Amino acid sequence: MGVTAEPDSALHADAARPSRREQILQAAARLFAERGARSVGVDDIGAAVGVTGPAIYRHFTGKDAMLAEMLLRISERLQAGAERVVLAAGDDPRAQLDALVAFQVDFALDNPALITVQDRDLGALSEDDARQVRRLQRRYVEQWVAVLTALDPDATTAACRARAHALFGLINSTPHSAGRLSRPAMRALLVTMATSAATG
Amino acid sequence: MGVTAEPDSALHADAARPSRREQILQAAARLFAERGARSVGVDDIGAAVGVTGPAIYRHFTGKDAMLAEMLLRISERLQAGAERVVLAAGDDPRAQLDALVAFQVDFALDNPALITVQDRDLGALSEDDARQVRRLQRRYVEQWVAVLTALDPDATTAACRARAHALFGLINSTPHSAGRLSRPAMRALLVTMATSAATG
DNA sequence: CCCCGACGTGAACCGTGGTTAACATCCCGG
DNA sequence: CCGGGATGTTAACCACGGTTCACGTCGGGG
Repeated sequence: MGVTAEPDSALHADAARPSRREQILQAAARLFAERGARSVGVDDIGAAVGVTGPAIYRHFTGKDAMLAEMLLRISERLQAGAERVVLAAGDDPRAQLDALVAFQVDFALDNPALITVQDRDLGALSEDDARQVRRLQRRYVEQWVAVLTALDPDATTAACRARAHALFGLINSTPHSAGRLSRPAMRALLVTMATSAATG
Repeated sequence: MGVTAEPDSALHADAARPSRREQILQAAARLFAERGARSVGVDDIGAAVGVTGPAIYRHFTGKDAMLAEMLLRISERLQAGAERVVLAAGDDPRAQLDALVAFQVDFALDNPALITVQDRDLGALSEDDARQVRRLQRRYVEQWVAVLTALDPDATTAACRARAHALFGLINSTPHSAGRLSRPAMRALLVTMATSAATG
């Protein structure tokens, strides 16, 4: 399936007044996060934006196409963002780590729904789409691994990869402890814990 | 709809030769973890233990009853285990934390499938069963919160709860970084990182 | 020996939900 | 004013999968 090209509408994606297409994607993300993609009906998604179920098919080829586009966008944003902040951090591995941590924490706090969907519903994708998402995710992980390796040259690549996943788990715990803490407090807490965990 | 009483079969649960009922639960746990509860059919579960789909109904009242029993058992094991290890650790909060960390790490390494199912498929339970599971989970979390509060009396309860969830996320990342590291190495890595994250 | 309960099987039933079809509405460019 | 594309709606279609049914087998106790 893959994401349909759609050259023009994809560009002004998050404009001031989001297009109906974007409204749908956003509503779907929220619903998918709450109940799981397979438990959400197209009628539910439609109702969330004020239309009936079949209206969705004016904007997407099908339900799985929505999920695919959603996951591909997330993976792409994460991958590109990580590349950007690492470059901006200069040559110091410690500064690079701080940049990655801050980036991931902000992303998780800004998009708890996307975080939840990404690691729960990847299995609902077609093998083709899943492969593409995994490729992007792998590139994202490898950026963390590179930084962690620079910080601790004695550690094996496998160990650094496991550390990276552990840090993701820590930071992505946000959706589970929802709302109890103010955002700045939560941000500070996660940054501190992740940094401590990473630097031992 | 709650776990059926079943006084005799429940007792010799994990005997040397697991009963057909236990085989089914174990196979279901593995499949649920791989694909998500809603994506695995009763036929799949049956096939995994060498019978046809409807045979399941000789042992369970339905598919959701399996999931409910699975999640209730996990929550119960975690809650009871935490209570046990904290008591065994004596009065020192630091020793209590170490005990909780070791306990959770061992559980996650021993039962990656259960860990995955627990935090992904809770939403698939009936409201009644979900409430019961959440009650047990809350009691488990509160044990961590108590220890974390003892370690850092200035922190608010909300902050300690967020810290506990972050630590769960870190430790439960095991299923994501599957198998690349030997078990002892993975155990040491997770214990070190969790302890660092918890004690800043 | 025979009956009964435990355990399975294949076939059928049926609700749910994704998808398509056929038909309105609205708005804009010619 | 008219035609057509974008966007929706309702009703129908249809596959999938959980569940039930009617029937077999088998082993152990009266």
